[in-house]
Amino acid sequence: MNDKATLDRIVEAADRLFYQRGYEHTSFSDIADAVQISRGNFYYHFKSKDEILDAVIEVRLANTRKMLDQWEIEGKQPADRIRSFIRILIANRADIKRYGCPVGTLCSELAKLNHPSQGEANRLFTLFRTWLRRQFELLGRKSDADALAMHLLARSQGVATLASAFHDEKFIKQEVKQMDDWLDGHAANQRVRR
Amino acid sequence: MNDKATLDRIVEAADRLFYQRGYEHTSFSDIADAVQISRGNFYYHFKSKDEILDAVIEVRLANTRKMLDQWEIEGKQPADRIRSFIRILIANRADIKRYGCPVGTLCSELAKLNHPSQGEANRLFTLFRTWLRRQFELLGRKSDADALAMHLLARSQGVATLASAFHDEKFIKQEVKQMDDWLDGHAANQRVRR
DNA sequence: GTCTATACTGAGATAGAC
DNA sequence: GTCTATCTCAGTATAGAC
Repeated sequence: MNDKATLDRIVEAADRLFYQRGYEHTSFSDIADAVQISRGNFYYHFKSKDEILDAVIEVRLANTRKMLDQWEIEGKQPADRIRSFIRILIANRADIKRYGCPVGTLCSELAKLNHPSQGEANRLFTLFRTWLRRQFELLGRKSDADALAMHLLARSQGVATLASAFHDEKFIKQEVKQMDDWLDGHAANQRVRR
Repeated sequence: MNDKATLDRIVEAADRLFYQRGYEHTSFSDIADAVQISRGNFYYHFKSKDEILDAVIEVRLANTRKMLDQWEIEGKQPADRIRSFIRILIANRADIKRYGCPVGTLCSELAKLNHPSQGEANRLFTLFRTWLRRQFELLGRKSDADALAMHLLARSQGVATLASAFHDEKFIKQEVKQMDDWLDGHAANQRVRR
């Protein structure tokens, strides 16, 4: 396999392990085992562990943008698109139950480490925030679109945290239903009222 | 100072540092510096770092119980007591903005570490859950008291996570207001309707 | 590009003097 | 009870052979 492939495999494995075990708790040995390369080989591709983190965050940003674009295409009405966002809690419920939200837990960890890449990681949240805000604006919620976006983001974060602590998938479904109802109540001028 | 005092000071410092820097990222040296003792001296009081963590969790559990009892005494109506819970977001907003929720971030970290004390830490959540559930039951919400308790817990967790990521205290206040309104809407048979 | 060998550091933990 | 000295180990990182 060529250079590109190994580098990608490193980032891919790091992405998964950083999510499952946390950034600091993941060692080079862990990644090396997963990718089946020697520890020394890392330094041909990256100068430090922090550089791997940055690469992981870049990949997550790119994947998130792709996902949001996809939702924009698939959902004709803004309310449908917002529902796509709410649905990730269901789609990823098995992982969320075990490891929480990949965005929230990474940002929390980096904040405690006072890590230089905090800002980059937080951009993941900003992507969702900006995208959701635009959808609410399209729903006619000009004045409080940002507040609604933040509210929905917070709701999903809280659901992920508690679902993980209590190992409870049913709670996820229960809250998703409430978020759907809430959305119906706020899709004012789209006659999606409940 | 006697044995008890030093032990308490270790737990107190560890409590603060585990919150601010995370459990794994806090070293014995960090705690030793804070308490002004040598690293070797730790092992007279505790057998391992994990034992310090357990002591910290015990203290947090005790303090939480004390706080909940206090709210029970201070608030005559269950709705007032629930409002006391919501108010901690305001009271601790400066810390929350910097380090998130002490319960949520600890449970998230221990989950990723697959740490044996996960269960003990999660009991912190259970304390709040059980207490809130009882208050909602007293409000006449027999059938969905637990769901309401979990919902409120999740909301506050989400607020803490986002307030920390975006370093935004105003968002906390904004969401607290919404939680107050939500509570008014659910205090059905207490004529606290909005 | 990938490997092995190794340097260096900081962590948790122990032994024994005082 | 508290200290200093020391051990062991895992982690990041480097050097140089292949």
